[in-house]
Amino acid sequence: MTTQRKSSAGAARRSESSRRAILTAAFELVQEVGYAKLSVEGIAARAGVGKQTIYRWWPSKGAVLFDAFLMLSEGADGEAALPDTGDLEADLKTVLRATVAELNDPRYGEPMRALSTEITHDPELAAVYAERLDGPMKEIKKERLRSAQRAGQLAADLDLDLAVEMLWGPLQNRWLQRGGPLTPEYADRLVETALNGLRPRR
Amino acid sequence: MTTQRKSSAGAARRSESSRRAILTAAFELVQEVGYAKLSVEGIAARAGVGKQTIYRWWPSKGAVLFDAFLMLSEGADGEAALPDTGDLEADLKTVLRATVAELNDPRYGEPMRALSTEITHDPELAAVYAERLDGPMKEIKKERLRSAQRAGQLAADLDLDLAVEMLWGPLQNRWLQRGGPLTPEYADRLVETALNGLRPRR
Amino acid sequence: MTTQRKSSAGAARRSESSRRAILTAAFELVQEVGYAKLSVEGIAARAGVGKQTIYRWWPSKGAVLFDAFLMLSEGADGEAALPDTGDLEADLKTVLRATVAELNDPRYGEPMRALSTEITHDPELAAVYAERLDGPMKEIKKERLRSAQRAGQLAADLDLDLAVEMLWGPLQNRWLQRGGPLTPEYADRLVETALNGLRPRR
Amino acid sequence: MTTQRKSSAGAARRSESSRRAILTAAFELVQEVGYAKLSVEGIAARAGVGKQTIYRWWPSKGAVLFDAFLMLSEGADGEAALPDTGDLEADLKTVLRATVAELNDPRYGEPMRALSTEITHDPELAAVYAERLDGPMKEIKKERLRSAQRAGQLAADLDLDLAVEMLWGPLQNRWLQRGGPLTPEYADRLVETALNGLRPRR
DNA sequence: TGATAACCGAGACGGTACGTCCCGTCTTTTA
DNA sequence: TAAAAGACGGGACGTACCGTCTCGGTTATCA
Repeated sequence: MTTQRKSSAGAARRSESSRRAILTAAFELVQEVGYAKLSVEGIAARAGVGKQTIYRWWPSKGAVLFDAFLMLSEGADGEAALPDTGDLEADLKTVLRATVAELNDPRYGEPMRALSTEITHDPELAAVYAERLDGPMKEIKKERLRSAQRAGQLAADLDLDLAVEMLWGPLQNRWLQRGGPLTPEYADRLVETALNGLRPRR
Repeated sequence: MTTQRKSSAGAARRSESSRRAILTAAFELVQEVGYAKLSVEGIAARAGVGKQTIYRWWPSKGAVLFDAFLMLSEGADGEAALPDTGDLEADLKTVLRATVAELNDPRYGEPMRALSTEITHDPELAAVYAERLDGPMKEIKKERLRSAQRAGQLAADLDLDLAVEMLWGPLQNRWLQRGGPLTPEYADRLVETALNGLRPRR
Repeated sequence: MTTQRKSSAGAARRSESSRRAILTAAFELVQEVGYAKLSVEGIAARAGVGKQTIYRWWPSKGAVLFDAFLMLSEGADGEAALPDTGDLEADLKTVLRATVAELNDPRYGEPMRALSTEITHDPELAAVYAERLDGPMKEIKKERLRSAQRAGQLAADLDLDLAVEMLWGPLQNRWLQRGGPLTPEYADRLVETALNGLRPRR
Repeated sequence: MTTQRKSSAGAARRSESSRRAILTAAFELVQEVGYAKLSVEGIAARAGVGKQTIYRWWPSKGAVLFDAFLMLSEGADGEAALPDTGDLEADLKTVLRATVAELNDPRYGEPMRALSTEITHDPELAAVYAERLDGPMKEIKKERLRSAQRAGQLAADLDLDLAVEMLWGPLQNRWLQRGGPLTPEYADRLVETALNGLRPRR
């Protein structure tokens, strides 16, 4: 998203302080006023920045929001990995419970819903999202599953992408559609049922 | 959503023709111009109606869109049921393939994304959606699963709500987040994996 | 303005109480909210009357306002006459001072400005006004001047219409254009100057 | 009315071309559709301008109209003076006949009525009018009378403000109230009667 | 060590849409 | 059949933002 500036002759460079101010303002504003009332005008005012400075570097308010997430996630990642105690079921429950907590946290919930909406309606943004944010995250999840697969705890021919979607998809979906309460217990049952399948065992 | 009019004295009654024109216009417009450019002004113009007639009866454009879906679904339901040949896996694949086809159909895709977005950002609308649209649909799905459960094809202690979410959630999610292609094959694999679980079978 | 109803058989007759309520409401409202914000909707609401009842009997809100004035003036006239003590100058000063007081009275000022505006922009209303309200008033004024003319206090060939306009016109104009303070002293000087003329006497 | 822009740092400046387009459009529109149907929306459309550009610089459509008059008058004035042949009566008749012609001219009549109405209902506008348009005009008239006064053709103690109002007030009033035909002969008789007074001469 | 060119804040601009008010017409129900 | 109630198609209101476009003012190389 963020264009890389050439360091060619005679060029004044992009202001890093303005960039951070804009991303911070966007993230805070979407929490406060909600996605529908988020405006470029408002972001600029809050950041103490001219509107043109936003339009110069981002194509849409969705892109700004996206970069705001990217800034946050870059602060936190760095070779992160899911817990691997050897007990797949327990580990997955731990992680899904954490996801539930995060989605229920109002500080992250509203911005994430906003980003989600932008992705739904902007294929280009969706592609960047898949590459920069969702992709790395999914890889981390798949890595844990791969480890379990090697240990014979998962079917040898299991499609790991599908597996990840079966574990996190219902969660994400219930959250977006407000289809019911998101509780730790729900996370637990989801893990159990996904691992064992819907059919009777034996 | 639609308020029931009392037939008290001296009351001019709601115009049914305007109501239908508005809902039809909203549904058509969201297909043509997309969710972001859908406007109350546009709906009113297309329907040949004053803006006030919309604001008089609906609190938001999301509510209009919702009622448009309701109108369609009411035309189509009437004790609908999922196929029940006795072969659960085959029946589920049939149904999920149909869902995939519907989501990929541009005539329904865009309006559904729009509705989905409105639900994400409007808890009130979400509640009505759960009650009037999603609820009845889910009941139909659960009915088919219940039949299988009675036949011993599903675990006796299976939570049918969770089962439905595990079957349709990943689909819905991949569609909303554009997380990958929605194909009939994907539907098939989803059904198989959900039924058998992620673990190795024996 | 007010249509005369036939008292023919089988016809529900015009409601006198509604008529009075409308006129009263119009007069009060124009005082309270001013001419610009006076609306048929508001008059109907205040009078507890359907809008149609207004449109049935009056062609415009100006006509309503006009009838409101008519109602007031009809309560007050009945062969009124200007004072005639034999001292023309003193009598005119008395009358013009009264006019000044009336124009400065906020209870009558705003409605009169409103009526004035309607007349300015509606020739039809202007004609009715000339016939029903201004005409009779002017006749009364001219009657006093005629008496003075007979007594040799006014030029024998004086055009009395013009004379009335020279006495009241500057007053009215200063009031409408807010061209200066409307004081009793101003009225006095106006009378003196009009009677004696601008030229040096002798 | 027109705000003087400070030339401080970082200020985008007012567009002179938009300003002229707006004033021209307002003046033309009020002629064509009349005062009652003059709308900010219409002015903006005719001028090819956003509505906000009007609301940014003028508080009301009356203020726009006023500035339109100001623009015209500023094009035409520049030390204008009334004719002074030494014959006061003749000069005044010439000028009042010109006033009559102007008021009867539909190109100026309708806009002037509109401005007049706005002034009647907006004290603030009235003050600006008195200072910027009516004041200078009145001064020119008073100058001619002052000259006559020095020549002994007007009473030495005559209040020139009052004199101007006595000459032009009845004209203005008859025009606004449509109290009768505005003819050159009327202007003549008004001048004669005002100069000589209503009383018998000697 | 300027010059010079891009970036920056500010905010005016032509527009679109908002949600509200009121217009004048109409339909329904009651008295 | 007049009157209350009020919904209707429509036009305009004044406001919020859109994305574009000047304006000075301020850096930060390069010639």
